[in-house]
Amino acid sequence: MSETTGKQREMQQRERQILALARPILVEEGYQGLSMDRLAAQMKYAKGTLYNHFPNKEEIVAALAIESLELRRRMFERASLLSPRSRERMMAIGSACDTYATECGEHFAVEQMLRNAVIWEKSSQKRQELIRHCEFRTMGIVAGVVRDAVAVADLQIPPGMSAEEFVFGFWSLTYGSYALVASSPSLPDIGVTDPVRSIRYHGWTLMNGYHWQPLLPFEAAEEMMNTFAKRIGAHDA
Amino acid sequence: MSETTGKQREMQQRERQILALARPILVEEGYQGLSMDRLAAQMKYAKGTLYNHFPNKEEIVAALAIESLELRRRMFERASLLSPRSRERMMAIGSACDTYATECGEHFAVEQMLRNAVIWEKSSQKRQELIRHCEFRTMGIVAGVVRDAVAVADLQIPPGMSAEEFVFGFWSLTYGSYALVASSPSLPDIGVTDPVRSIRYHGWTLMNGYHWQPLLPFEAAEEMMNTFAKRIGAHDA
DNA sequence: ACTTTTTCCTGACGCCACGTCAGAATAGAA
DNA sequence: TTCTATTCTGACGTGGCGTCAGGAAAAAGT
Repeated sequence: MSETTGKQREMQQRERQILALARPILVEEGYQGLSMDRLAAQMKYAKGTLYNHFPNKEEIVAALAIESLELRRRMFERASLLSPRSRERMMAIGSACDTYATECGEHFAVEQMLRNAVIWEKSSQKRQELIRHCEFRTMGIVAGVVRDAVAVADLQIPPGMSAEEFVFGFWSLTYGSYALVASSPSLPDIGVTDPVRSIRYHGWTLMNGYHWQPLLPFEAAEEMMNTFAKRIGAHDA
Repeated sequence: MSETTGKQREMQQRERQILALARPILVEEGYQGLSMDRLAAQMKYAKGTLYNHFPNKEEIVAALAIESLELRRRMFERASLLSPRSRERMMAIGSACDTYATECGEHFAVEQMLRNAVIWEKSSQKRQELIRHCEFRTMGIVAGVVRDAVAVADLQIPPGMSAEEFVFGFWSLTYGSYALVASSPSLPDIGVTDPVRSIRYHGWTLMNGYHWQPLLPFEAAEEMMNTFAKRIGAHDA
């Protein structure tokens, strides 16, 4: 068949196995909880073999983060196609964020780890490049929706502000919310009991602030986002 | 004079010294860069003495985070008193966020570390309590501004939403922005060149979305925030 | 002033994790 | 079957965390 004989395939398969084993450990016990010795023991290989695939622990995290970022990008892409109206497309992307952070918490968590400067700096140039490219493409999807909205006059963005800077606002809002939810165990004590609904309401209000057409009542928007969420799902490799 | 004789004072002073030495290391070289041996060497004490003050490394981070959270709370408090109009008070708090994240980056960074679950869980019950309390008070300041705004009819918040959930939106927006700025080295590549101005614009727009009175043009708002920022400064213990 | 007790300081030690590397084992070519 | 190239292995070096028995210093007692 293929000339990627024995060893080659075995290598690829093992790489997948390493990542598949590492992710749950990383999510459940954090960066410090993932030990190379333990990981090697859990597969049936020696530690040195692990280091044939990844030059250090950080690279494993980076590889996992790339998988996660790719998943998110695909979810954004699908979401952005769920409606012809620009505001609804943006809402669908919002739903994708909900779903990603809520149902793919293990991906969101790994993504977060790479925001640690030490881990980022120790990962290889090549993977850093891949990550930047993926983020760039993801931003491109959302900025595309914004530009389309401007083109059909559903939306005006202030002079001097790029579509990307416009997106940055929504990005900050959703990212900030889910980062706080994930890391602030005392949110309910503080008085925030239903953060997801809050986030949706604030996102909806921000759109209103920009007069993104067509305006529609929040209840209708919420219903619509639930529908989007169902159609997005989270199910794929 | 006091009955807090020799040892007592020496203890307190040493505790301050530990924290003062640890902060720059922590900020510049991250959590992993801070080593107890090194810290002990840098003071003229043995490692064991360090462990008389803090039972583990995490507690040092927690102690530093408390200092930082307290600084932020004081900045919020001062900011909230800079104007009689509710919308301007909220903007002043926004300015405080700017200043805190920009000029007190070392505090923001330490605060971030405590959002790591592993570090949080290893820190003592007592310090966790202190941190929760401080966050609670900080939220109280902002929620108070919101409630005052509602009381004088500058603002209506949607039925069923608490003042705290309302604040959560602005909190997410600003926190998300500065977290992204601090951790996404590729923001300029992606197309976000002046994040601070972006954040201000989005915050201003979100307020508009809620019809927070009195409406005023963005240029005026921006000028006002610059003035607030100067009056807030960052200078104190 | 001198002993006793308590409190505090010290640094060597045990343990564990990362990443390396010389040598063993294995696959493939001749 | 023999030889070469590649891959695998796990003991080792390094370094960091947290402990603890023993020594030093302060406080209390006489």
